Amino acid sequence: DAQQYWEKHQSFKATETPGREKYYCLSMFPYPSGKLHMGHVRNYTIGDVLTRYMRMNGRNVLQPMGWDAFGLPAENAAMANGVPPARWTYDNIAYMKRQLMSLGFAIDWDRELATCKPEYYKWNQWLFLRMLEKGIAYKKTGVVNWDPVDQTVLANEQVIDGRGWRTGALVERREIPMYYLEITRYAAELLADLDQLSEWPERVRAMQANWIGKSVGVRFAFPYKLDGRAEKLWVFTTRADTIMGVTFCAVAAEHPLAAHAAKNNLKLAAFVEECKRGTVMEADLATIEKKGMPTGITVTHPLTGEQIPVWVGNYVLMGYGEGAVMAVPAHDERDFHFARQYGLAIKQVITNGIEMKRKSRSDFFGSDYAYYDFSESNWKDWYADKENGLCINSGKYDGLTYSEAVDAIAADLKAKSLGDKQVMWRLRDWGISRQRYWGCPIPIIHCDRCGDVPVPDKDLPVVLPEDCVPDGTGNPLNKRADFVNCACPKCGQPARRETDTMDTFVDSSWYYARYCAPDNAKAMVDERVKYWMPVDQYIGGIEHAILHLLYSRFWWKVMRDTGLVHGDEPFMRLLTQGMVLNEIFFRKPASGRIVYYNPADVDLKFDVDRNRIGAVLKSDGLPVESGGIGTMSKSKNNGVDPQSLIDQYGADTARLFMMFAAPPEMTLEWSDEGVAGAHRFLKRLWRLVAEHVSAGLPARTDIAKLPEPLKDLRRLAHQTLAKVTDDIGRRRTFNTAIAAVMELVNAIGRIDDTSEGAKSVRQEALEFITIMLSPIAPHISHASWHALGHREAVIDARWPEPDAAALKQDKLEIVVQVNGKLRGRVSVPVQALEEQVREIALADEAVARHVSGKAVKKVIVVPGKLVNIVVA
RNA sequence: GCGAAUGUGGCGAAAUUGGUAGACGCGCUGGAUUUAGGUUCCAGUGGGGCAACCCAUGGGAGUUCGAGUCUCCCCAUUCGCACCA
Repeated sequence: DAQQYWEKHQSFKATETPGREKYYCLSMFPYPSGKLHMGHVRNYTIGDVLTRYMRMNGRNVLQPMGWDAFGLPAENAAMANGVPPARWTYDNIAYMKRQLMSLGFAIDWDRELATCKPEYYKWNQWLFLRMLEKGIAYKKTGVVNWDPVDQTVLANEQVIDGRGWRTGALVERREIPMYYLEITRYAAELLADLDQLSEWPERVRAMQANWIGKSVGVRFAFPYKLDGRAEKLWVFTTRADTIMGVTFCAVAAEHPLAAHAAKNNLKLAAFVEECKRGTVMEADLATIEKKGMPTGITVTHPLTGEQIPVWVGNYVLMGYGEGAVMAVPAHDERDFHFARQYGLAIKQVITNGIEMKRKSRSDFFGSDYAYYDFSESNWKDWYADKENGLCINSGKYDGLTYSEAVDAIAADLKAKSLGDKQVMWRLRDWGISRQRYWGCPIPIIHCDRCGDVPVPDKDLPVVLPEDCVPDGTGNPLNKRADFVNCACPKCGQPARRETDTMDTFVDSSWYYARYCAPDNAKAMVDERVKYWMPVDQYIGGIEHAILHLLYSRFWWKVMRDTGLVHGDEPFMRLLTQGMVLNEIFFRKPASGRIVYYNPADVDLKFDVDRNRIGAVLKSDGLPVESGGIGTMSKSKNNGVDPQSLIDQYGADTARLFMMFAAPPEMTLEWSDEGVAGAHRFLKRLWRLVAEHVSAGLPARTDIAKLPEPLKDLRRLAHQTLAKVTDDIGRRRTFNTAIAAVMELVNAIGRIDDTSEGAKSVRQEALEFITIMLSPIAPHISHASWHALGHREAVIDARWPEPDAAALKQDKLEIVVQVNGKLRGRVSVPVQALEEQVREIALADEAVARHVSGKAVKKVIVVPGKLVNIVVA
């Protein structure tokens, strides 16, 4: 069969062939979670369609596959089953590899890699050491979620409603030393090079640009005295024009000023502690109720000399900028609410009040907000339109526009050595230390005498022992004396090995390059990357639009600057597939944790009008609650196993249905209604081929002498070929390509003609169909191509080009509108002039009825499409 | 809260550059064949009138000869928010 043929002929083995145009098609590698889910099937089918299409178009293709094999779920499974994460991971890989193979993907399995293997992660460690040398990798403290009961660091995912998932204890924020990669060093380049990525979706580029978040503003200080010492409270603002309206400052709970003030203030100390509770998640911090407490400390306004009170605010983040902000309640919504809540002064310094043209939001904020307008569009206009607001109540700055005021104020601050203009990035350095076992060890040795010593290259890799079983109370590596105890590479004295491992995003930041040289034991990559990289087409879920893709771009640039690779960007073209979603069902017992039920185990209840009235569990008939629609995930137990689909209908149907269900970029709410339709279509096609072949292969026929219906069918075949080529090759809309092929199949079925001419036209159409379908449903196409009399395999056939002569038409149908409403259709010769089309349109009976008795004001003729007659 | 997207029949969707709204498929209804059917084939299928026509692309305004498509406001859903991957 087809898979045996590909295996025997090594059809998908990729070899570097200088001079032959390559096509590197990469799908994001899977995490070996256990079994494939629908998102995988979608992702890898898209990649496979493009790979096979490009191969048939003469490109030297590479489609590799590997495993993003380190990560948290393996540790969770270990805790649940007492099995080492390594065993669980390797078992999953074996199972999922079989599943992938059963789907018949055109993968070069000789290049398979797994990130948990020392021969792979050795190079994580190696490049980390190069980054240390360059100062890109460095150590500083970072904030983590701390479970006080289990005495362990929690991932954000393990924090549920501010509590540890296993212990239920309130999570605390804790500062610990970590290694960081200085991605901000590349911020400007990462932003600028987005311009090179014209083949990336606009939305991804927008998200990345916003994430990097360049803003030009002013960094300045409020001087103050603390225990007689002169200190400065630094802040950053993009709205320096409002500095004269500052009425208070707010600092994070972790800010030194807060800590100092709390020393002699029990209430404040308690508040600071309260602020430190809860998670480090930004989404949560952004939605919490804004709370604050005065520190009792005042600072001096750098320009007015006024005394400004300093508050501790639970909404100010230490990891952000300076960990302190200036507050201008009159011109910032959040500051406004805070000031209202705590009775702080509000001082208007910009004229963007009642004189603004846009509607006021006073009704929303209350009457005393009438002078302030903070609608989104207004805010944007404010930056764009100098006319929109001028400084007032601002002393010497009165009357200045935004940019004039910023310039003048920055200059004055600079003259006082209290500040200056500064470019600020929203992007933060990448903390890669994880206090977890199942990851790549960070190659550092801690020596009491020599400090933190990098592991010498010759001692790489630092191998992770594979037999630990985590128990949820911290990193088991700490208990492994054989791992921890070592000799200092510098002084030879006993020392301790670092037990933190790397963020798994490190592993996935360069695997695409390793596929080019997977067998090289001596180097991270070699000259083969020059042939294959950059990736021509990268395919993966939209959920990776920011982090993974940004980290990969950064890592690639570091590799470039280390002399390992060439080129600025790793991924030329990006296709972000939409998520596959499914409904979430659960029960929440009065006591205890939520239990999620798989949609396959739930029956939906409808009333007579087909309205949903509820859902019950199949096993007990009792109701379950709906948690809405969400990404298929293990934690929500709403995944659908594609294996049953494959078992029931076969790989081709699963692939075809997946591609037919929706365009690849669109979110897909899963439903397997309609799978049978895809299967039916393939069966019908197969029957059509069998019937055609059993009548014998056609003799040569003279195309010119074909009767009209056969000419039409032939034209449709070539039109379909042109459309499908465009849909797959350019638009990547596989659903419309399949629909077009279905139409052609239907058209063949309608021709009831046994002549040699009909056979000949049918033969050509069936050959087109087989080729057009072969990237999507390769198994049936493989068989069908042979049945149609070809000795070569369809995978080795060339993608045909439509015959321009066959596409020619002599008449066109034109739509006639009267006042923009459809009133008739007329047939016109292709070469008809505008004037003739107009005459024919007006002559149409239905059109005449609507035009008669009225004055024709205007006639719009869109060539080849429509005529619109405008009457009074 | 911030950033990005999406919203069209009973359902998945199509309409590619502002030009026929609903291609293709599912489901449903009726019929034929089979008469065991998770088979095959034919016809119908947005709503209202059942004819001429009218209404309809999340809601509301606007631009245009013409808007699903462009502009503004609003609503809902999904993704991301730095330790899930």
